[in-house]
Amino acid sequence: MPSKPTDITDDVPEVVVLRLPQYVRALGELFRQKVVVVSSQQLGIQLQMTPAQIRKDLSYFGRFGKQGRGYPVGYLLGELRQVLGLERKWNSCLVGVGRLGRAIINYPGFTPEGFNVVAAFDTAPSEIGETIGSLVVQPIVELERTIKEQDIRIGIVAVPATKAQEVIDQLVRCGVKAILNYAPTGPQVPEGVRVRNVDPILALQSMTYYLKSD
Amino acid sequence: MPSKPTDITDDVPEVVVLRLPQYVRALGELFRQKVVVVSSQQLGIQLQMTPAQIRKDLSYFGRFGKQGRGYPVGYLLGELRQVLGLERKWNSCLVGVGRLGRAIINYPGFTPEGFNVVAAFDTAPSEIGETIGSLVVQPIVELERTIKEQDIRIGIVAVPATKAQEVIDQLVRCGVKAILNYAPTGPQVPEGVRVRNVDPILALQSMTYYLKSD
DNA sequence: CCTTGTGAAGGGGTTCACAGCA
DNA sequence: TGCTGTGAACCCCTTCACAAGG
Repeated sequence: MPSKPTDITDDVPEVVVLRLPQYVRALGELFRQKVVVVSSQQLGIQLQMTPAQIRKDLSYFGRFGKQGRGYPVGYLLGELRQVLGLERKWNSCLVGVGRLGRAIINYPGFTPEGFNVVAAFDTAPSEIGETIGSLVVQPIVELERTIKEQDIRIGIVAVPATKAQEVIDQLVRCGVKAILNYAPTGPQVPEGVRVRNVDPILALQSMTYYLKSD
Repeated sequence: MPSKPTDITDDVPEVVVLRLPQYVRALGELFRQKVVVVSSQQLGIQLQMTPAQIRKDLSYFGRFGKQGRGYPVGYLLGELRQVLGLERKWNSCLVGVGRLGRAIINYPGFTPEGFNVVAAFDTAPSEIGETIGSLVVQPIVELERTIKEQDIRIGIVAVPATKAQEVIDQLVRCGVKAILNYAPTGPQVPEGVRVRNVDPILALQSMTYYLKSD
C-alpha cells in the first residue's frame, strides 16, 4: 500500500509547491538559452531566493544535482514538470463571459502552457449560444455534462463577486478540484479543493500600506 | 527622532499586511449589509481564518474591539482603510498597451477603489498617440516627466516578459515604489520597492500538482 | 575548490489559553 | 456569559553549516 487516500499532499509544504512553478519557469529560460548546468547559487540570484531554500525545496522531490557542479538544467526541468503534472494537457472551463471572461478566452497564454479553455458558460440567457473565440457559450445547466464529457478539471471563474460563491459551489459539485478565481471574493470551498485568486485590487491595497510612509 | 529611515515596515509582518485588504473587503460587505458589530469568530468563518489570527492581526494596529461584543464594523473598516492608505486616491501609470494593457485601461474596477490609471506608455512607435479609453499613449521617454507631474506612485506593467525587467528598471529609476506586474516574470527590484505579480499561469501550475493525484 | 543534500539550529508566524472587562 | 487582547507555547519553514563527493 503505497499511500493512504488522505495523502493528498504527500508531505511537501504548500509554500514549496507554490515555488515550484517559478523554478520551472526559470529553468525553461535557461534551457532556451542553452545553459546546461545551473547551481542553486545562480538560480537564487535569478529568483531572489537563498541557495539553501532552493536546495531544500528540490530535495523534497529527489536528488537532481551533482556535487561540485550544480543541477543539469534539462533534466531538472523535466523532473519538475513531471512533479507538477505539466507534461500533460489540462482542460478547463470558463464561467462568465463578460468583459473579463472574453479577455480570458482570447488570451493566448494558456494554451502553450498546456492549459486549454474548452468550454464557456454564462447565466445570462442573452449570451447563450454566442460564439467567442472558438467557443459557443453554454447555459450553466450544461455544466455537469460538459465537465464530464470533456474531462474538465479546472474551473475559471469570471463572474461578478455576487455570483462567484454560487458558481464555485456548482463547479465543486461537479467534481472540480482546482479553481482560478478572478472574482473579487475569497470564496469558501471544502477541503481538497484548491482556489487561486487573481485579484489586482487586493495586490494594490497591500502595497499602499508601504507607500503611505513616504 | 521617531523612526530610522530603515523603518520601512514598522514591525508588522508582511503576511499581516497582505491579509489586511481581505479584512477591509469583508468589513465593507458587512457594512453594506448594515451589520453593526462583528466578532473575530464570525469574520473567521467568512474569511476561513482562525479567530485568534484575526485578533492578533488587528492588534498590531490598535484595540478596535469591545470585550463581550466584538468589533464595530464601521469603525474598524475606517481604521483599517486608514492604515492601508485607502482614504486617498492613488495615481498609477500603465506600461504596455497591447491586448492586456487595453483590457486594464478599460477595466472599471480600479477607479471605485481609489486607483486611477492616469497615463499609458508604450515603446512601439505605432502605438504612440493613439487614444485608449481617455488616455493618449505616450512614448516611454515621457515616463519621468509624467510620473512627476501627475504624482504617479504605482506602475502597472503589461509588456511582454522579455521587456518587463527593463520597464520595471525604468519605473524604479523614476521613483516608483509599487509595481503591479502582469508580465510572466519575477522581476528583480531593489530593497524598498514592492512588486505584486498577477500571474494566472503560475497559479494554475501550482494547482496541477494536487490534481495529478486523482 | 566547488556545490549538493541534509540534519540541526534558528526564526517568525500561528494558535493556545486566559486575564480582563462589558 | 461572551469576546477581546496578548504573552507564551507551539509549529513549521528557513537558514545554517558541514559531511560527502566530483
